[in-house]
Amino acid sequence: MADKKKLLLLDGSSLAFRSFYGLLDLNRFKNQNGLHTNALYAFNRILTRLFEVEQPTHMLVAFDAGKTTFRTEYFKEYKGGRQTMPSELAEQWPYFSVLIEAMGSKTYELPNYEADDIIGTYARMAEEQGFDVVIITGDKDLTQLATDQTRVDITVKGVSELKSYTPESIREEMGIEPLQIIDMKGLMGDSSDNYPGVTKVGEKTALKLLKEYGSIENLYEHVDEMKKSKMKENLINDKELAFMSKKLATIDLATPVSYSLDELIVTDENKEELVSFYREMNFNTFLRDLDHTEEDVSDSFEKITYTHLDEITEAHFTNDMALYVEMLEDNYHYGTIVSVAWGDANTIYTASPETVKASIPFKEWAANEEMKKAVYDAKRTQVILHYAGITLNGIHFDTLLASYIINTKDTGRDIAAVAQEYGYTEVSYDETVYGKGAKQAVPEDADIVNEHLARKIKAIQTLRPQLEAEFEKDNLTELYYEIELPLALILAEMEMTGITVEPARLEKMKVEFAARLTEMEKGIYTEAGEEFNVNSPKQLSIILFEKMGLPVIKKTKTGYSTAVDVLEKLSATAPIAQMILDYRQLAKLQSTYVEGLLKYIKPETGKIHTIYTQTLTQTGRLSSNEPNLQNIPVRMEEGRKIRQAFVPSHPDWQIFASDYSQIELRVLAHISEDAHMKEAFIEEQDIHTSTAMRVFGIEDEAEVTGNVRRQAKAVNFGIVYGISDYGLSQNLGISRPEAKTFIDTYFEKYPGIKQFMTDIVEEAKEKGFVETLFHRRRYLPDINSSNFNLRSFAERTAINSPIQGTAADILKIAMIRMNKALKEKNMKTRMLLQVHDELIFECPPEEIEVLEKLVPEIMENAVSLSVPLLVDSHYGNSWYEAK
DNA sequence: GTTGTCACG
DNA sequence: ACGTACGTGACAACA
Repeated sequence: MADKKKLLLLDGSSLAFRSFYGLLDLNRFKNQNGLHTNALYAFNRILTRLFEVEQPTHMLVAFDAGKTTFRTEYFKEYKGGRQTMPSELAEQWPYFSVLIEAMGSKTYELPNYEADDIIGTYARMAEEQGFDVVIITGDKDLTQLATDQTRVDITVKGVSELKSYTPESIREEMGIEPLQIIDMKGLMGDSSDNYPGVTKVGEKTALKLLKEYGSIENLYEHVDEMKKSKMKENLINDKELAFMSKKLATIDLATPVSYSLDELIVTDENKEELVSFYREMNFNTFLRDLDHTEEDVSDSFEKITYTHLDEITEAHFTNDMALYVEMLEDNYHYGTIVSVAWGDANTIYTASPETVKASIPFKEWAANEEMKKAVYDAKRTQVILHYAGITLNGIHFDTLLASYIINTKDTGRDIAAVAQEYGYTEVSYDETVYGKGAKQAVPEDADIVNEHLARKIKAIQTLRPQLEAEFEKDNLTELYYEIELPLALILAEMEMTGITVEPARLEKMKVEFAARLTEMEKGIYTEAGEEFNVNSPKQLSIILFEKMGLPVIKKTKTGYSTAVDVLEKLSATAPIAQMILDYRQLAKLQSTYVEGLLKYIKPETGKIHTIYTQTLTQTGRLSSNEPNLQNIPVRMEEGRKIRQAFVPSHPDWQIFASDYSQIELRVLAHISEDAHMKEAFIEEQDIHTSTAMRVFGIEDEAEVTGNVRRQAKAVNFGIVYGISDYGLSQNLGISRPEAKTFIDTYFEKYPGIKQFMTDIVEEAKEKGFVETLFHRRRYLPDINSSNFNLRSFAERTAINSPIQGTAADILKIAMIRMNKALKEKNMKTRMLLQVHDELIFECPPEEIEVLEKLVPEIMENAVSLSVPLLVDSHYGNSWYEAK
């Protein structure tokens, strides 16, 4: 039997817009003639993926023809008030059809009709002939077309992620049939299409009404029977609007289209046209992907020359070379070197790890501070070489770190991705050379590896001037050379030093926890009346909500939620809920911390070596992994005991820890210049108590109870996160209006904070990014999005990132100064860990006295703000005791 | 590979 | 009315 026919219908206009905003990097995506290409680039990616995933037999991309349509005839404001298309998108518009047709599909537009109507018409036509139909769009209105044969996929974020709508999923999510979407729209209106609906009726109310009455028509037949209410009045007053809005939302299924279905058959891609299109747009990766299907990878590269050395001499080194050490494993504390490459603009050398390790000239060059080196990932390179017995000094440029500083989205391990972004395409992806997953392997032919590395050397050299130019342009030079690059080397030292963890202590806990977990399981089984896997949220929810019939409090995407807040609510009536909470807590400790950490202790040294990722977070913080030492339990006593296993590496030594008190709020006080918040810090008041007094109008400090202070604390946290009344109400377990009152009063009492929030969002909307005190940037492409969720998220991020980021900058500076001071004073103390606002050291007892003054002094004076910074220090025989 | 949950600042 | 706190990583289960 032949495969079933499948028609793929794309809303070209909607996807083009989303492509444009989803990849809003106008500087980078330009062709040789200065034409912007970002939307075309993203659109190409969707098309390629859709062909691959959907494998349609028939396809059409529909576009809106123009502003006037049959809808504007009876409501002239329809889609009014829309911003005009940005010129950067308009200039790309003519090329969409070129691309689509080269790929083997047709495009279509029809005067007076929207893309929706074309799509609806063809969908119905195809269904009648037994096709499967898939519709791709960014417009939720099209879900009205979903049937058993037709699936509607809506873009969620940008264009890369799609959410599928079928009649069942619509029923499940909204409790109505696809066709009732039209009635829903009629009642609630649509602000982006600019039609009104009924006053004060939104999605929730509309759904409620539809569940009761089924349709707008039926609703108005029974409107007189409704109880007297404001809503009833609104319904009656806006009756005409409701019917008109419904008409506007209804997709025309009998549009006079001209192609027959047979004419929509997908044809083979027109390779010649595609090649010339990609050339014109400077889409080198896509060009390469086209080649891949026929030719060998390296054939599309320019030739590169390099020399493989079996014996290395001093003549093979000069000042200012690039260096790359290849290792496939992510965790470089345990990996094996594959090969090494270095060179300058004229000459590139490669050598085997054995040759390099045995070479005195190489070691001397590597250790020589005067011989400058450029690398990709300085920290990684330095640690790898350290394990090979080679000290690496004189690193003056790190391509990876540089690209991350310029754009925090560049976090990758693969140099090819970064290189490509800056227009250098003469280097393969690691995946291409080594494969991935289980199939990953070093090619037998050593020349393949060495040529690959030679190209990486070339990439490092080619990229550097471009990256430096970006630094100058964006005022990032100081952040890079004074903070990030020196920090990379300090983090390398910390990782290599590691922290001693006593396995015996953890083993003991493991046995005890295992026994207790078995006991707890038994209790839970008894309560449930059967055995099941408590660790499975799915099995658990069946027991709780289906078998035991407990009330459902919250749902997840896939079923019932069994998260902490839910179980806490249930625990009032069902003892099993509390038992599960206790079980979960202990199971977490056992799997992640006891067993998890044991796996990472190096038997030879008894130490754990984490890896700090310096190029990952969007705010400038570090992250820690394999294992994560930034989330070792502390809030609950039971978990906190894990810290007893973290001890100094010498007998009698101490663990010394210093943390900033309220650094984020102090940063906020500084950047917002809010008088009251500044005053609280300058006068060394307890900030949460001070907030409580102002917000709740308490005169006497003694009258601030624990509970009131707790609420004020939650408000302060909320402020830093970009507050919402809903979030605060959830956090405090109070009603939304109550939360709103707190926030309103807060803004009244701290007008500077309110002003800061308005200003920073405004600034983000204008510039497209926000920055920290030290000019670290975070781009916010969604800040002007028409999608409420995306935009709101970006707005909260605009508020939070400069605060969190500046705090991160400050601790980074403190780390650099601290490292310097320890060296200058010839101290034995070692910096071991960084946990966002605290530093952890190990030290001999005789240095405690010095540290107690030195660490706070350096941390408190790392920067000078308009409010003081305050540091608390503690020490003891283990991390647990340093509290 | 994705989802839900939970550990930290 | 919209649906929410900001930033992370690891684990077990399940597709």
